[in-house]
Amino acid sequence: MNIGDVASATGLPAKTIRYYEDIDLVRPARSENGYRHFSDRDLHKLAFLGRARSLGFTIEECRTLMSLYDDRGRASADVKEIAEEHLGRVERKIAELQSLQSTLKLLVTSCHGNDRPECPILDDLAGAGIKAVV
Amino acid sequence: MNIGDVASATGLPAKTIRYYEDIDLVRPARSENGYRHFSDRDLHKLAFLGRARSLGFTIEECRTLMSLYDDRGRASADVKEIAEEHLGRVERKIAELQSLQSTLKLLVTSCHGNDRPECPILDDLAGAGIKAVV
DNA sequence: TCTTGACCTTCCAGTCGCTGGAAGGCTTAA
DNA sequence: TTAAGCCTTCCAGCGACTGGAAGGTCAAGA
Repeated sequence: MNIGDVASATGLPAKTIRYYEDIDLVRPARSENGYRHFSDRDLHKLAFLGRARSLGFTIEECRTLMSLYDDRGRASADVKEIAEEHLGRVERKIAELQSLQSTLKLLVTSCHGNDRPECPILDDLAGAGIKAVV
Repeated sequence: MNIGDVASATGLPAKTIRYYEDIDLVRPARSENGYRHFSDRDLHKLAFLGRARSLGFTIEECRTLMSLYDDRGRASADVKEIAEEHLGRVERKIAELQSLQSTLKLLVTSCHGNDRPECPILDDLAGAGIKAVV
């Protein structure tokens, strides 16, 4: 398969696939004309990567997950640890965004949003702290 | 005030303040020795920026918000629109992360996390779709 | 046979918002 | 005088791509 076929089979952009080769996540063979030639195994790896990335794992985590996948002697605990760490990251990010959300909601609802200049949003931004230099 | 004073007054790293000058968000004067000299107005602007950034507004939104702040003839509707757009972004991101969170939770709880190789997390990643090339 | 268009290649630059580090100048106090 | 602690500029890197330019290859149709 050429890169275009792999792209449509996996849903990954060709650019991304080339990038993954660049950073050694896949190592497709080359045809005589210089085109990349992807085996079923390559295809499978790319699909794995696509799924892992879509779940938000970093590239380095994907690399580790793939090597665990290839390792018959792996301990599932190692996989689980990576996933738990990632889950923790996601949850912390959600909490952070929810706090932002509530602040923004307050600001948005407090602003009349008309053609007058008075604006509690700007007041909030402008009123923020400047620590005295002691 | 020199950059170090402004940094400790606003909580922004000196590097960040220089960067903000680079992209024309502030225009501090220069002392004879070449050091940046910040007025109270500069300080105020930087505090405004710091607060806006901490609420997650992009740099370009901050730029717009600052120019609205400076504009006596502004309509609060313009400010509100920016904030609402940002709030929408935050809410979409939260939804996205929550969906990730629930998938990850399922995967994590389904994995025994012991020293055996069987792992539903890897199974999920590996089982993901490869579209047939028709 | 020629041409067209759809592939493919590499390489470089840009995204966003900083951040780190090197190399060097200035200021202040001991 | 010297040392510490400021300040300056400039360049490179982060993560994970993405866009675009310039050019090679291939298959189908006129």
